[in-house]
Amino acid sequence: MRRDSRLSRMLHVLIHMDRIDGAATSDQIAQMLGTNPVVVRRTMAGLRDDGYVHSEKGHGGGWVLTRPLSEITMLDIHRAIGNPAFFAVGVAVDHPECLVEQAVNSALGSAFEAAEKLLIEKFASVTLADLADEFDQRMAKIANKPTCELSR
Amino acid sequence: MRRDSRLSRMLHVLIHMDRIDGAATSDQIAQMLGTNPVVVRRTMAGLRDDGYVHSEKGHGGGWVLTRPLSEITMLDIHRAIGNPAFFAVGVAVDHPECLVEQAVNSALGSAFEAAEKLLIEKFASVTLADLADEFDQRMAKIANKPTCELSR
DNA sequence: GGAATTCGAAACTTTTGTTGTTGCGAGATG
DNA sequence: CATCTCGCAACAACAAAAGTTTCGAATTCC
Ligand code: FES
Ligand code: FES
Repeated sequence: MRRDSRLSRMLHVLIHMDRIDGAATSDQIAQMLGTNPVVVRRTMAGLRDDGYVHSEKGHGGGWVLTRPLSEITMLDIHRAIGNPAFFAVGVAVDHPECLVEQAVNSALGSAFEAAEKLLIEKFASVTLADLADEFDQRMAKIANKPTCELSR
Repeated sequence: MRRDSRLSRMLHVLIHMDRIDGAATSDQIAQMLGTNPVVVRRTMAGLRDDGYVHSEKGHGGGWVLTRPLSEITMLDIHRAIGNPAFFAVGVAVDHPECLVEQAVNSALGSAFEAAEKLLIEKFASVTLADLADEFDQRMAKIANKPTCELSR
């Protein structure tokens, strides 16, 4: 099963956007992510609808953050891209008649529920500012600093 | 993303097999699961290779358990079907140069790692006998007992 | 006002992995 | 030998993310 990379991509972009003067075009962002501008717009649309970014058309247009990274959590972004399912494994039938299957579903369900709870707690507890700090620490540590042209 | 139902299906089947006299054919199992015998053989192949079941050809043949449910954990079955990925969400690039992306991967990675650890612990701690017990409790509780013809 | 940017959105195709299907071969049983 | 049953290979169907093409519309620059 293909892994959904939207959360990872959006987190990456938002932190870069915070360090960039002015707007970032979908084209620039697409190059950062190794994809194309249409995919960027599609995914960013959710963030716009939830008020984390704003987009402007025309010359000098593009995407800008509308609130500080410290006020955005990883969970916020997961929700903004549509709350995609965390798990690739699931039950065969949702509400089975078979009592064996009910018992199996119950065991699997409680395990996944606990894991999801953990994920959600973790995601809610980490702000993008935390990630930016983590980035700064990595930046300070190494001499050889790889950055693409887009992040100045 | 489509959910992988193999684990759920195999757990279901194994518990039924334990309550059935003699062998269960792929055809019978397929009817239990609402699928077809080829899919059953394909999935059961992993369990056979790992020694949880044995298959016999010809008249009266089919699948039989080769060890007690108390000696099989949910984790064993997950491994037997090929250790499919638990998560549907992942990072965009595995070993990125970009330090921002590294920071993002690190945060996502540690969250998923913790969740996976929890899942694995839970799965390792539940035997199929536990699930069978759970089934018995459900069975005892209700008057109206739905079972398909196949589970006798 | 016209050209160039840039987003918005619809309508595809591609990709990747599970699931479903068909067909044939090979043992086992009676 | 007829029938049952698994084993295996090859392929079609399906689902969801990702990629692509092609419009239109708003904005800015000249
Ligand atoms: S994409 Fe992160 S430095 Fe260029
Ligand atoms: S499939 Fe579980 S009772 Fe028939």
